[in-house]
Amino acid sequence: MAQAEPRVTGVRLLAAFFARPTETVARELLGTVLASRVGGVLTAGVIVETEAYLGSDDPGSHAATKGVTARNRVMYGQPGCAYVYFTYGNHHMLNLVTEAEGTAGAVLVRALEPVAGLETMSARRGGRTGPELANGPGKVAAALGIDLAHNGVTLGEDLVVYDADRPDPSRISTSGRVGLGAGHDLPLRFYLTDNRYVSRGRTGPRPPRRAAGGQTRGTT
DNA sequence: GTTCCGATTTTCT
DNA sequence: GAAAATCGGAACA
Repeated sequence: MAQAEPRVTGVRLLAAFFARPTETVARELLGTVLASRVGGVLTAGVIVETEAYLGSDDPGSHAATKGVTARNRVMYGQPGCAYVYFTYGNHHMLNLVTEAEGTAGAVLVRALEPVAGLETMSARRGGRTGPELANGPGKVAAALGIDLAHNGVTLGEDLVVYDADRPDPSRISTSGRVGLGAGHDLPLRFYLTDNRYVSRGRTGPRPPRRAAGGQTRGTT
């Protein structure tokens, strides 16, 4: 394993990189280094897992049904911006906006292999270490200190993606996406095949919950 | 080892 | 009022 230390420097990937088809960007982001500088502390990791979210053709996308709303507006905006949103009451998701301005598209960063600022990441993750620092989309945002304040920011300052040696294409796997109510069959998830920092998106297939029972939850 | 369930906030109808 | 691109803890085998 002659793995050189990944450097948190180098060519910054900006709008020109992101202004391309979302699936292409999602695939090519694997192996690059995502760095944040929140609170003056550098934290960074190699992107090992992504998912592509398209526009109107994609039932799993926030841009699928409605067109532009206050929430998904950023997805239609400038490529190379961050699209951050909050879900399930606890978790932020970090996406990178793709496609030309006016076209919806974004890549969800699902997992990182931490390479810098591990102590800070661990503190933000409640003392956890190793793969548990960032092997899931909610964890990535937490480890990097990302929150809604970063929604719409342009990459290149507090948040930067550095180019790196691209992994061999044979080490990239594709699968259906994880956790969606719809559109999970589309092969829009990309990950490094043998990387232990990839989230498996739960341990097994998650069949839809009881189709109907009659006993809805007893909230008041 | 696996599987199930609740938490808790934002956004949208 | 309901759903959501999730996580972590508890229960069971």
